[in-house]
Amino acid sequence: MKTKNIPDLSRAEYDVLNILWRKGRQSVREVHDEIAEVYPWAYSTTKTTMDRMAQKGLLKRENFHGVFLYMPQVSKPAGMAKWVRFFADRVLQMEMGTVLAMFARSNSLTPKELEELENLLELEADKGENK
Amino acid sequence: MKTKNIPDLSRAEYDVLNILWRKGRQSVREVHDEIAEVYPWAYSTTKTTMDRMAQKGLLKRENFHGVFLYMPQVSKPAGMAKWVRFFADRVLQMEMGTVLAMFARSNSLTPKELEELENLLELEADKGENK
DNA sequence: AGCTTTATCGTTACATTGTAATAGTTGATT
DNA sequence: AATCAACTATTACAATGTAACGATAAAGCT
Repeated sequence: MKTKNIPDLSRAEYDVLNILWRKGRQSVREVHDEIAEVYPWAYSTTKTTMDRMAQKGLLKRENFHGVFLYMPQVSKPAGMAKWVRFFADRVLQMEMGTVLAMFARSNSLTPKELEELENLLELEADKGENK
Repeated sequence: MKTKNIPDLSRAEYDVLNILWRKGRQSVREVHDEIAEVYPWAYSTTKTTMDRMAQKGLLKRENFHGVFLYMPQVSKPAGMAKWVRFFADRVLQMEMGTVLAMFARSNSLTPKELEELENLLELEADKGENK
C-alpha cells in the first residue's frame, strides 16, 4: 500500500475509497449499494468512477471467480491528507494541530493511522506554506 | 443575501467565496492574487471560475469605474454547510454536534453565523438521513 | 499627440470529473 | 431454447478545472 505522495482525490473518489478502506475488497455492486445510500447515483456512475480510479492506480482490480473486485491502493491517511488540510485551513480555519486532536478523539483512525496522517501533513507543510 | 437553499459548491467555488466573505467585494485580480498563494492557478483560471459563478448567481458582478467587482450572493454558513456535512460524516466520522462545537471554539464564525449553520444542517438532516 | 506597455475583458479550448444510458456476455431460471 | 439477471464494456454529454489568446483600454513614454 503506497503511503507517500498524497493523491489529490476528488470528492467522489474519496467516497469510494472510504468504503473500501472499511470493507477491504469489494465489487462495484457492493460499493454502489453503499454509496447509493448517500448519493443518488446510477450503478453505471459508480462503475465508471471505479474503473477510472483503477486506471489511475488508485484502486487495484482483479478478477475473482468471474466478478471484479477492487481494492484500495492508497492508504487511508494518505487519502485523507488533502481533505484534512483543506478543511483545517479553509473551512474550519483552525490550526492543524487542533484538528488532528479531534481525530485522536474520534474512532475513525487507529493510532498508527493517525501518526501516519500527522507525518504526511507535516511533510507537506514544509514544501508549500499553505497560507 | 440568500441564505436558505444550500448550494453545492465545488472546491474552487468555495475557495473563491471564502475570500469574498472575508474581503467583501473584490476584483478578479485581487481574488486571484490571494488564491495564487494556495493554488498555482493562472489569472485566466480565476477569471473563468468567477465569471461562471456570476452566471450561476453565486456572485454578483458590477462595473465599478471601469473594473468589475464581484461580491458573494451566498452567505458563509450556507456556503459551508455541504462541506461541513461531508467532513463530519465521511472524513472525521463524528457526530455533527461535536463538529459544530468546534466551530464555537474557533473564531471563523460569528455566533449569528454559527446559529445559521446549525439551522441549515438540521434542516438538511430531516430530508435525507445522510447515512 | 502618437506609441508602447500593461492590465482587463471576452472568447474559445481542451482535459478531467460527474453522471448516466445502452448494448454485449454469460450464468441461472423456466 | 428462450428469458432473466447481473456483469462488463463502450459511449456520451454536462459541469468543472485549467488556461491560452486576441481585443481593448488605461497608463506611461518620447
